[in-house]
Amino acid sequence: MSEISKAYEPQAVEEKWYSHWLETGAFTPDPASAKPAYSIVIPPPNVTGMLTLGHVLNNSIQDVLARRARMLGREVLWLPGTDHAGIATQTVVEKRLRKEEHKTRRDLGREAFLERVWHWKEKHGGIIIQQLKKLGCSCDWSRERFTMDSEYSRQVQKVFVDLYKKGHIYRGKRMVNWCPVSLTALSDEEVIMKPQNGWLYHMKYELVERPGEFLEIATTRPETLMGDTAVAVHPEDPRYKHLIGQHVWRPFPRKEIPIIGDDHLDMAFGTGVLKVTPAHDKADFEIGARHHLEVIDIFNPDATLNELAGPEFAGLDRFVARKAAVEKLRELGLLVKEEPYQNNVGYSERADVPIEPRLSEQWFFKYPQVEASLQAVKDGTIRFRPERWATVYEHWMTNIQDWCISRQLWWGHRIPVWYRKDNPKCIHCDTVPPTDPENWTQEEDVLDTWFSSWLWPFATMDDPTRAKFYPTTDLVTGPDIIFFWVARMIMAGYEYTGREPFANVFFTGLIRDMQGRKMSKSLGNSPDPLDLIAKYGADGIRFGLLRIAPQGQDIRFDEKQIEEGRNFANKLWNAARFRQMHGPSAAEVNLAELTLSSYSLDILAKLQKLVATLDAAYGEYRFNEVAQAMYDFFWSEYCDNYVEAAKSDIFGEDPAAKASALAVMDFVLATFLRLIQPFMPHITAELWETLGFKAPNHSHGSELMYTAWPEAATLLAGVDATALAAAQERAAAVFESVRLARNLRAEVRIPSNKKVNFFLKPQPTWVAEESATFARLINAEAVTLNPAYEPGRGEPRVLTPLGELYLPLEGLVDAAAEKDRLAKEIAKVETELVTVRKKLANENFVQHAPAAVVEEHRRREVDWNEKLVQLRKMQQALGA
RNA sequence: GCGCGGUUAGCUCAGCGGUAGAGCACUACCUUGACACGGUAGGGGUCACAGGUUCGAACCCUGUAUCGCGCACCA
Repeated sequence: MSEISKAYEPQAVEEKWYSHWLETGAFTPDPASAKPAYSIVIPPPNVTGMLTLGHVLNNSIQDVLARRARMLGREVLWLPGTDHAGIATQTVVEKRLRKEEHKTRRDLGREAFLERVWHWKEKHGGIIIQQLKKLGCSCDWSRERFTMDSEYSRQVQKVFVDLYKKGHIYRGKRMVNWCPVSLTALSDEEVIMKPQNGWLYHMKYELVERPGEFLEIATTRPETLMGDTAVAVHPEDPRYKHLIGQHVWRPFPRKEIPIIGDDHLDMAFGTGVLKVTPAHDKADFEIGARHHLEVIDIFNPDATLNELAGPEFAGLDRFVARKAAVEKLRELGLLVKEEPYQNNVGYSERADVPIEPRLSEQWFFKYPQVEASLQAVKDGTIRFRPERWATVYEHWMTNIQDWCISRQLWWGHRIPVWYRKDNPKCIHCDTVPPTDPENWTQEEDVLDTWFSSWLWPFATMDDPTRAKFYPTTDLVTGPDIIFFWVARMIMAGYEYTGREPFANVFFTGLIRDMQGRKMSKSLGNSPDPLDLIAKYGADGIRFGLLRIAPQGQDIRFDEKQIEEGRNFANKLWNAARFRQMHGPSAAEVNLAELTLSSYSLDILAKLQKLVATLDAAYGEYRFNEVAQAMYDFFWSEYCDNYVEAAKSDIFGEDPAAKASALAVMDFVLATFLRLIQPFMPHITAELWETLGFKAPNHSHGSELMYTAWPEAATLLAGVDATALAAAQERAAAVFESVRLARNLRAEVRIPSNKKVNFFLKPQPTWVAEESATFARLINAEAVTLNPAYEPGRGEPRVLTPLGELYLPLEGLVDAAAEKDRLAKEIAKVETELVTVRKKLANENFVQHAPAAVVEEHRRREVDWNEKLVQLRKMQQALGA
């Protein structure tokens, strides 16, 4: 047994145990095991990613679930991995290429560029995995997957081909969300609406049929007017309906365009006249389709204007062009006014620039299994926690739109489609290329990254693994990817396995900064978890974060909370250290063989209650409640109360009593280490080993992680139940008396370290048995029991559950002050008594309230009353 | 506009039908033979507001205010 250091130093302990677990394959399950399965797949972080606090919270929860499941006797698979993050990764590598070699990806060509990306991935892509290991995650790293692994890619292709053949995937020219920076289409989910402070420009177009008359139009995007192919009004609008069928002059490039009637319009908005630009607005495109309007695309892919906008605009960026167009309108005398205006603009999630609605040829996907997936969540086959997210899911699923799955990128799963060179309408869609490749061209586009990760729960598993571990048990993720990922996985699960992919989905909250803002790289308000781990230890950050993470509620992050986690680890460490100072621990304790003190029985009862509380909280995925219950038990009940009380036995004369107290400490510590192991795996493993505890029924060794989860029902087998109840009452009386006595000391200003004499008129029959412990806890020189004690005049006194307690103070008596103190105490009791009597006097209360509640109030009344009578006697004795 | 969530001690948050809680911060005392990443005692809250249901409401219902987040083709 080694000497334990005074303060816990996590660094070495955490490294030691994690590498030990890796070496012994502690996290690798056996698919052939007879034990029931528990499985969880990691939400794959981006391969480019760095660990954030969100990941820490999310993965700590998964680790808690996995580690506890092992203790509950399950064969546990926690399957880790990363996704290839198409846009993000390609962008990173392109940037480097530009910076270091002044080249673009096109300079290299597709093959060479992809080689670079792979090279980059091999070199830098594993960072987040290493970070998860620092956190202590018990993932089965032997099964680590990447969405671009060849086997995984094969499955993605297979699924594409299958869905294409089933008619769920089609190609079409449609309006999509175009990111002018990443130069690719995006899905609707990747567009974020943001309020913009802009301008509403009022301009006027001259009527062709009525020269000198104008139609006033309001627009936020004057730079697109060169692509206008009509002007629309509401067919019922009395101001304009007579003009339908006539024309206006588009000012530049100057051209006649028709005035059309369309009931899509809101007459009340702006001037009630809409410029229609089918190529650059989704709604306009639909109007255009209804009226067979010409579509003029005046933008280049990077959102600069092209020749169709006219030579003076060609090459300008869209926002520069906006100013130029306004200027030109002004010069032509066509600008009526500009007014400040706030509207919502769609931004590209990744590049954070406004997207352009753009007409292009893309691959679309009509979701399968929508009904089954809706039903699964509705009937509880899949349970969302907190349940309210089911509403959000249902809403999205019932308004589901086809998914644009093609991306104009190189990094990703290339769409397994080939076009015949002599007839591009002729398509070959298969997992294998055509046999005569010289006659075909492969589709250039790749698939949306989410089109691969939606297969994650089963595509990551080989057949034996899937047979044992699919469907998975729990999924832990953020509600922000409920559409991106969760909903799509459910549909994929039903389509390809006929089963739901998981039984439970636990949605964590988002971690925000102290101002309530979302953590982001650009704000720089996201602390690096690795710094926090270095400072507070992985166990500290895990515990600290879980303790403040209520069900699905957003969390305001404060480093103080992590500090608390570290402090708790230190408390645990020192409690073990205290035990170790008094000799070796028992590997296993048989409670039935011990004579137990009241305090021992009391702490054991509380330990049993703790296990029950934890089981209930785990049952509802209330991790913060689990953490809080463990914290309160250990710090307040065990350290503050039990250990301090047990010191009278440990430092006492009776060797049997001392041995019993130490054995109870061993029992409580061993049980508690098991309970908190899922939250703080490293420090607990270390202490378990240092103290020399053994794992009952272990199959892998005596390590803590292989022990069984304690059972509340059988925990105290062999301990007399009536003795437990009596002891708890006794302990509660002593602890309450201790508090009152200490308060008395403080009020009469006796320093904490000064020993003084107390006199007690004992009340319960058993007081003598506990007086030594009582004396130690209140730092008394002695507590003299004397039923006939006659206090001196004005002597400080307090009524405790153990009896009247007196504190004779030579030469320091202040009768007036003492009278005041007692009067205050009496007033307090009187208030309580009035409250409880008022309730009991209420007929309705006595009649309607449950009997137990009424009983409780009656008891309260008796207690307060007894107290009051006694306090009054003490007051009289004070010499009123 | 619709939907969801929050509003409890100075701060961060629990509690969700029967005597208002924790941590931090604050005040006082204490380096007492596990721990100053500590101990002891204490101060501090008309539980956003207004109605209602109930014997009883921080908790349930209905509104209001306010903050946040989703969803929504108003140029």
